[in-house]
Amino acid sequence: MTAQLELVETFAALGDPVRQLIVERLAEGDATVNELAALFPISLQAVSRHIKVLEAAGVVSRSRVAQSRPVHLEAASLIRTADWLEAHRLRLESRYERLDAVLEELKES
Amino acid sequence: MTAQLELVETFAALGDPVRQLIVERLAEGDATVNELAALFPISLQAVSRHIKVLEAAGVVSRSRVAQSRPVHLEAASLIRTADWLEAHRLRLESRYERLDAVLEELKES
DNA sequence: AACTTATTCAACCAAAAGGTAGAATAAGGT
DNA sequence: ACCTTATTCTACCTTTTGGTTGAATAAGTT
Repeated sequence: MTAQLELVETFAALGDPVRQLIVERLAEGDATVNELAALFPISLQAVSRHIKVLEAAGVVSRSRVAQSRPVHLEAASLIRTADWLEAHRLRLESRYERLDAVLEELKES
Repeated sequence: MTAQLELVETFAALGDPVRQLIVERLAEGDATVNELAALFPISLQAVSRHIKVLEAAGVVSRSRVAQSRPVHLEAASLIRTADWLEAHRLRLESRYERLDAVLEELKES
């Protein structure tokens, strides 16, 4: 999967209220599917699928501990995503600084 | 619209390949619907709707210049979104620092 | 081996998303 | 007034998404 595609997938993964709350919970620490499902008024299976979406996007990873499959939030994906936003914000703002400079010059002349 | 909802909407808005490319283009400067539509192999109407989604999420804003409705990327929404990611990354990592500290203590004893 | 716990798979359904094309609206130019 | 340009609205269609339930799998306990 290319970096660009993964980024789109990451945004899409975070663009669902249930998944966004799952991520917020996981920022506090790893959790099992059961624990996460307890937070929502939907079935365990539905939550399991949400986690699958997050995993496919690289937002979370999973391991095995006895019967459980603890879900772990991946900092790297958060960083990559924030970096993309930051890069575009900077490009946008530097453009405006240039524009401001031009306007300033015009004012002076 | 609450901040939380807007954030979900923003992620969802960026979670589409066409819209993500629109944002990348807009980081270079404002553009009209026509100009943006020229970048994609889909109809003008489809692009117009993508822009509407971005606008509803607060990612872009629009003005009027003659018949055109130039689309402008909103830095504030990029910042809010990046901030959310950053905050959760930090919470996640500070947790691991604490864990590392605990492991370090155990090693010493 | 049988039972319990944790999670996933599969089939199904309704709603939402993303595309199309044609008609309508808005603003400028002749 | 009329014509052109830019954009949006509407109706429609297909695919994807998010939910459900019941059955299956995986691992641990008795």
